Amino acid sequence: MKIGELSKVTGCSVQTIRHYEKEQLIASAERSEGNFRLYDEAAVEQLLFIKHCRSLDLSLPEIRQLLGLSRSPGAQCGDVNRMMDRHIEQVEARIQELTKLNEQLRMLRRSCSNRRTVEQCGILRNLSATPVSSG
Amino acid sequence: MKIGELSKVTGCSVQTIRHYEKEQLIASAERSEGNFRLYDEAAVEQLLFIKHCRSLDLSLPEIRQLLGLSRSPGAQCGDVNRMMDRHIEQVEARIQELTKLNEQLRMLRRSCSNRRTVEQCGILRNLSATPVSSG
DNA sequence: CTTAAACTCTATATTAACTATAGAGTCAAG
DNA sequence: CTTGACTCTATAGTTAATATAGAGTTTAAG
Repeated sequence: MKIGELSKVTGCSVQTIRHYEKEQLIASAERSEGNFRLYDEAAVEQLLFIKHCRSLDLSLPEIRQLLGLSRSPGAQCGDVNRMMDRHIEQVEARIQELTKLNEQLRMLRRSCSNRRTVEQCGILRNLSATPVSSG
Repeated sequence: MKIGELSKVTGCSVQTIRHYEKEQLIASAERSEGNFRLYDEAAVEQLLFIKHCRSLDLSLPEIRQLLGLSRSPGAQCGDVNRMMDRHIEQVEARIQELTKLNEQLRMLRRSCSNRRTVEQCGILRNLSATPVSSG
């Protein structure tokens, strides 16, 4: 199948597939006489794997590593676990950050009601002051 | 004061200050005879304002808009409020996304304990399967 | 056979908000 | 007058795509 069909089947855009090839997440495809990329079912599988990983916000280098591990079948999967743990930590740290941020934003938002002029706007006034402390 | 001192006082890097100038968040600085940027206290204030906004994840265009509003003192601050509301919505949406993601990652992580070979790794197996549904 | 549409190719630019670098110029102290 | 610290501009890199230009290929219809 050519790249357009692979794109349709997997839901990855054509450019994205070429991008993954350049980034060595998928092997360089065979080419037709006219230099078109040709793919088989295995390519579909691998692209879906990548897509699934991306939906979990794994980075391309992380995915590259996972693909490498999955190709060395004798290896212990401790590496896979460590990567997942690290990734989970990052996600949770980001959630914490955003939660705190959200509180600050809501506090700031409460400092102004609509019917004022900008001169009296509590939001702008607060933004000019020292950043909100966490205490 | 020159850019290095402004950097120290505000905690913004020198490059970031120049970047903000190029992006028109701060006015083009006066120049010394030797073409060095020169700043006063007002620049410190403005940079701290910007820094505070950035710590709340406001984008540079959003900040530019806020700065514009704060310079037209007669205006109503409904615009400021609308921007804040929109921004809060975005942050909350992102928190939701990440929370869901986190659940999926933890579920995936539980599917493998350390002492297996990659062939039996539940994580890799699950990543190869259809993406986790939300139901 | 020819033409047009649809597809593909490579290479490059764009996105956000910086960060880092190269290569040159300025300035103060010793 | 030289050294070192600082500054200048311009450019490239970061992430993971997305968009574009300009060219070539394939397929279907006339």
